[in-house]
Amino acid sequence: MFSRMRTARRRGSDVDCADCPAVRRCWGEKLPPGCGILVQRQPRLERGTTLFAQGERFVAIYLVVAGCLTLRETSPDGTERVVGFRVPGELVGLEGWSLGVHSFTATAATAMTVCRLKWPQRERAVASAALLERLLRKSTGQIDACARPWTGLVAVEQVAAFIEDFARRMRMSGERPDERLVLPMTRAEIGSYLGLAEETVVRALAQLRRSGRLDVKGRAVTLSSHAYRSIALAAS
Amino acid sequence: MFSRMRTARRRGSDVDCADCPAVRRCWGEKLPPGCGILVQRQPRLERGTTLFAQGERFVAIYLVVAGCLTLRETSPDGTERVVGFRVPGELVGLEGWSLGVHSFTATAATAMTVCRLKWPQRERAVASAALLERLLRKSTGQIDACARPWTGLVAVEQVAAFIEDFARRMRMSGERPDERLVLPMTRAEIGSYLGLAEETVVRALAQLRRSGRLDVKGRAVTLSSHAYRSIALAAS
DNA sequence: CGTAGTATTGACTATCTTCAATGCCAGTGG
DNA sequence: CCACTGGCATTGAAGATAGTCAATACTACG
Repeated sequence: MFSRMRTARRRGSDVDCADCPAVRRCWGEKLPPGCGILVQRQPRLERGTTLFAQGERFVAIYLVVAGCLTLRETSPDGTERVVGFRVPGELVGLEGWSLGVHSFTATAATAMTVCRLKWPQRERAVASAALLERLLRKSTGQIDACARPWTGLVAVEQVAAFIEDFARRMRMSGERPDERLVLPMTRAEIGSYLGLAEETVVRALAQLRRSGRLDVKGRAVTLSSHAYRSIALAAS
Repeated sequence: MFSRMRTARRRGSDVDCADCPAVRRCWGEKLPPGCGILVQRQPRLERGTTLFAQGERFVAIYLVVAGCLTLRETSPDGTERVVGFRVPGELVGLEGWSLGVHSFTATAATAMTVCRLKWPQRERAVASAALLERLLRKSTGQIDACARPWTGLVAVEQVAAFIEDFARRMRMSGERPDERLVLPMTRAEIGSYLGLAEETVVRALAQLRRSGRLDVKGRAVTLSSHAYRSIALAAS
């Protein structure tokens, strides 16, 4: 068992998810041994390095193991915007599969680790079906996040909803919810993601702090117990 | 062959997608006979009737064949907002699969038809893998649409981007792009979807018409050739 | 022809963006 | 140690943009 864990952590090494101690975070449950979900643990990515760039040919789907990814898209007119963040347990790169190329750039927001999924052989239809079913489940779960529950709200509520959503996702990935959360992104990146100016995000956070809904100190935020309860409710 | 088509069109009847004349719109390609993608063509839904409601237990995934669906979500505080539209060839209901219940209500925006997907038996792993792979492909394609290319733009540009995106999707589903497009939704619904006031949508459309980017007459819009070219480009 | 739902327009107000200045902090090199 | 630098965060003021409210027009349908 110990040797397996060591193997699982060697750089760029092949891992059977069923043998990985983090299997619950990634797949939400223990996997039956030999069900054929194989990944390649990738070398650690330092902050600022890119996993793949917009326009690059699609190679594989990745699963975030630790840290946080920022997804950025440059539109034809040259403006860049943040289209998402990925935290541990979330998939990234799937959109490139149907298109053949990646439609955005994925950069490490913090030092991080990902696993690269190995596509099952065609002949192994059972393993293939098992993996596909799980991928479909996960990707539709992420669509939900993409539905952006804050559309149409005023800026303060958008920022509050963003923070609460991000906290919920970090919590699902194993963070303690009652502890303070260190945001991996800048105010400007939050603004770009929400379609707000950096200053608006700053003012919204200040207002949330004044009204007691959050405690904010730089990148560290602590949700008030009220906000925490509503997140716990949503997650249940 | 003719009898097959008749069968395919009988109400609530079982259909093998491989035998359906509309297979290219739904699956993007001809399917090998007997690949096991089976659906049940549902009775026609009249405008305003609901396919499924928020909170209902998940039963099946549907594929839109004709017409348009509006997806609406009521938040805990009671406010309702439009979270999406589905046009022919698009999937709906997948999000309910992982959650067990539907997170939004799907209502017919126009008279419409859907097919209900039949889940392959576990034993038929090959058929299962084939279907799952196609579902994953389609659903990730729809995530792309969900990335909402208009976030952060001013209202006029948001409305323009929405119309162009909707036109592109209708075109993919077989509409002629150079013809005028009849929007199935009200200004208020567009506003709810984009997070804008109804009046802002009206003024944006008026401005787009004045600047010659669109021709708008009530629900009927015609894209100018410039806008049409950029859509053709994006689709290629 | 009346009605209900939808669309449009104007006037006023609230909210957000932009611009500009300043503060804070960690890292770097003298 | 300390000045300097660059990136990020914060604040104020002015102007642009979108929301709200209210009145009116249009259209399909019985």
